[in-house]
Amino acid sequence: MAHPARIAYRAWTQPFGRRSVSTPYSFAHGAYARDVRATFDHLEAGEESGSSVSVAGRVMLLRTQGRVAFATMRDSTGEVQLFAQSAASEDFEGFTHLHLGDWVGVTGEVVRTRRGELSVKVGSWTRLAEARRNFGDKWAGIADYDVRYRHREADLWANERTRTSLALRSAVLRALRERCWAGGFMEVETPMLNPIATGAAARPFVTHHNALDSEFYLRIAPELWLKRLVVGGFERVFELGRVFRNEGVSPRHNPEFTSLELYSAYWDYEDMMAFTEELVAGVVRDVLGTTTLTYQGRALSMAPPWPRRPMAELASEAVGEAVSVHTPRERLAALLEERGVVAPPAWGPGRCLAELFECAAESALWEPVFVTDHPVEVSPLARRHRGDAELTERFESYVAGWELSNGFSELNDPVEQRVRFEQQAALGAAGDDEAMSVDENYLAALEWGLPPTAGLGVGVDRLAMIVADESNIREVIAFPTLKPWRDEVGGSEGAGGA
RNA sequence: GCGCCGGUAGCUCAAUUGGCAGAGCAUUUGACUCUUAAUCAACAGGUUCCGGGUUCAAGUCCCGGCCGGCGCACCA
Repeated sequence: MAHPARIAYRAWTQPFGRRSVSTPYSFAHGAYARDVRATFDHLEAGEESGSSVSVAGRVMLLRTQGRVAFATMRDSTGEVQLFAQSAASEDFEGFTHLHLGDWVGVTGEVVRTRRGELSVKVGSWTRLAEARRNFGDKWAGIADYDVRYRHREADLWANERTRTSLALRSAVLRALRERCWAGGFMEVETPMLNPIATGAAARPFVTHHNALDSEFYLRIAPELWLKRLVVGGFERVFELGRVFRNEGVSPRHNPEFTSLELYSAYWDYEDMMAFTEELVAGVVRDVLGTTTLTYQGRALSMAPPWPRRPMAELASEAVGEAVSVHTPRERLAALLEERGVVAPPAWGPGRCLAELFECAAESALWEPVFVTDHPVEVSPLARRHRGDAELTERFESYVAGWELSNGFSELNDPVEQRVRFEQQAALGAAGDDEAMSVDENYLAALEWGLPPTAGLGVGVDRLAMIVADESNIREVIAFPTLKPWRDEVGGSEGAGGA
């Protein structure tokens, strides 16, 4: 496409006829379109209410017909028609020269036209801002993904679907917070700038602080900080915020994404699973009014309880023979190889089992399910399973074929945590750039005593995708990460851009 | 990072085998006193993403680059 900043460049350079350029500093806004519609819904066609309102919004459509004109105005609540007449409206001529996309403030009587459309009859009006770029085709909107994602402000006006999806995301955030608060969790904030990247298996972004002359990593998870707050006595905490992972971009992955992490002292993973299914299903119900929905054309019920299925059990069903973390590594590796995956020597049976689950069983999961009891090898922060020392008390919820949440009984033994960290560090030394390093400050915290605690992480963007029935994560992120055009990059000379 | 597909007027999209680059909407102008994507008429609007190449002739074919969508890989 052409450079996205050039949208409507031609229109911008065209003369603007007899339009004034001065606009007011404020407007005495009195009513929203939705309220006007609700309050005056009773008016009959041709009836005048005798009541005056002041509305403001954007001109979406304009129909002039001789000495009358009709505009469709939209504000944040909906649309209402503006009805101007040469005999009764101030500066009628100017009104007919409004552009689609201009912001206007209008004061006038609420009437219903002879043809039955509820309208504000324009008495006085002001152009609050002019649109010097157009908002795309008034029927087709803006279709170009590049423009839609880079100029979401235009996309929001042009495309109803965008407004709906981003508003649903906002409703999800609100419902999550309210349910966390209702559950007795306090919202906290922990550092995004971290001296080491830890709490998850992921590659970090690196940055530099000038005054401290230190390297920092953008956080890949707030997990360890939050557990330190539990050590400190905040028994139930949550953080809803951005994390950053320097990895591939896909329809389900944005480099920065929003996670909800929460921790409750005295809970184990069974307690947390119960909380999770109620939280997620409750949010869906809060936002959509039901837990029975359609995702990408397929029925999806979010209603709890969700089945609990051990990972080994699901893997066994998928491969057609009994496998577990105790199955000889050679056998697991052979099963992986049948599926086109070559297990590196560093993978023990636990990692092999997890990979086998992922390539054989994961994508077939549709309705919500808790996959439980992950191998210790792939769960360095989770507490050992009380029934099998090679497993952990961990769960991941899967919905629509991908992971939505992850949680576990937290490992709170500082001695064992050090061993786990050291195993991770060894993997890192062997070339695994997603392995964790030893976090001495976190180990010190555990030495002060972390009570039995369960933790949870939820992929909020993915939850929003399900609620909004979107298949691409970018549709629920206002400004998704995109590759910058060359002339947007700071410090470059901008040659060769567009 | 790899593969496939795409980028044409401000927007949405056409353009046959390589043969004069078009339409609708928007903008500008005119007509019209109840429209609903109003309608009718007229004018104007182009670096066909960028840079090379082949050809009498390139939006179209070839090479390189930029950006995006989808798939794979990685991951949540």
